[in-house]
Amino acid sequence: MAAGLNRSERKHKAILDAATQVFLRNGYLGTNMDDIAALSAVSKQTVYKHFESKEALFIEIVTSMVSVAGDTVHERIPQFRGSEDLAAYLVNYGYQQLSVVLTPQLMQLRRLVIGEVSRFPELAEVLYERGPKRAMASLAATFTHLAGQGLLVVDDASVAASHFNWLVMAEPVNRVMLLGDIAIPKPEELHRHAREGVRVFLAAYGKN
Amino acid sequence: MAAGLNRSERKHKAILDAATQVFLRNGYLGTNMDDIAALSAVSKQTVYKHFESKEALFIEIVTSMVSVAGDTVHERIPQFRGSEDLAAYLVNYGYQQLSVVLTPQLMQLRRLVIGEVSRFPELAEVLYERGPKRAMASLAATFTHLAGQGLLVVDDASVAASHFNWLVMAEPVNRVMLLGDIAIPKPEELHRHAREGVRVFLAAYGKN
DNA sequence: ATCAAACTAGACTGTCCAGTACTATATGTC
DNA sequence: GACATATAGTACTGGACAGTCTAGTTTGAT
Repeated sequence: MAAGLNRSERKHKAILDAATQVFLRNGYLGTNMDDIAALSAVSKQTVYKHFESKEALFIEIVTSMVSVAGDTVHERIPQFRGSEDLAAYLVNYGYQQLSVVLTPQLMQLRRLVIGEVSRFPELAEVLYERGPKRAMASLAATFTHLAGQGLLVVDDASVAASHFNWLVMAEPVNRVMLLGDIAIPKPEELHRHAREGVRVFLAAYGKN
Repeated sequence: MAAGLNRSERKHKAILDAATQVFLRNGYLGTNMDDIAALSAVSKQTVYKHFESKEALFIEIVTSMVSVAGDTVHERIPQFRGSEDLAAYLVNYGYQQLSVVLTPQLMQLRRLVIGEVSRFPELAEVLYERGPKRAMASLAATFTHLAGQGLLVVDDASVAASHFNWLVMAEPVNRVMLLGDIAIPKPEELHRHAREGVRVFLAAYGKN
């Protein structure tokens, strides 16, 4: 039996995978449970055996995706080596975050959650906490550390973190949110964009 | 007859107003035409006399709101007076934009359009064009002008415009998008936020 | 006053869909 | 091999909803 999963576990996973696809493609109201059953090659009964309701399934999927994405972003945070050029380090930092977030899946997840703010405010809150808020908290910690080493001049580390985060993320994220996946920039463009953001950031927060 | 409108025109407007409310509250799929008819105190037949379909009504409403909002933002652009302090001028610029965009209606409109990117990509495109893109074009023109007077040091005016725009707009807009209207900052907070953004902007683009 | 166009009220069609019921088959554990 | 549980397949219930139809009323221009 593949990957040590028994039948029930395989079905469970198949349903989650199918539902993820369908919800992302069609939205919450635009999705119907028959499609999910069909795509997961499972009977509708089985779907309801594994998940209490459409709503419960939706919440579970979105919560899980948001957490996984937040962890991925967090894992990509590069470690600063004293020998390294600070600007290059920050450019790389920004680039890593951009390249995780600017994927069709995560952009669509963000659209989905934003479109359902009224119906599922908890989900939007979770996305905010595990997304931008968490990213900015890490940044603030990094900046505090760098300021301690005299490499940055930072008054309020959270404000500096917000400035860095949005200088780098805001433009591409907001453009892609509205214009769709074709607007996802190529890696070179992302690098250039990160460099420009870092230049501005360092003009305000760099030493001297 | 009030405001020079005959019956037909009054009904037309009543339907638009009601539909705006209902679509903003419930989303596209979550809205039904009976609710719109009831709220506009009009028979369902009349709704279909004035608008071809739910889809057509939706498109008309969103397009119109987006245009009006874009014009409002544009009208709020302050004129720079040579005598004035540049920082104060830019803070005011940013604050004006923030205070137009950060309203429950416009935030909900943005959520609605983003949630419907797959179904109505044209609407999202229109929002992008008449929203951030137009705002940034105005900013770029302003910066080119200011650079011509030696008040700013700007290499690429569009890049500078993007930096200014997102330094000021990104943090509150993205937070409110996810956390809802209760997260709309008070005017003093918006001012403070604009000041901080302008400080960073001028560190990078101010002269000397 | 006349008349066409706009409107009301409510029934109706056709379709979609969340969730359930039922019967038969497959799986895995003892 | 026996037995509980999971699953398939498919039909069904009940409600929602876009859009139409019909018959009678109101409005406003001539």
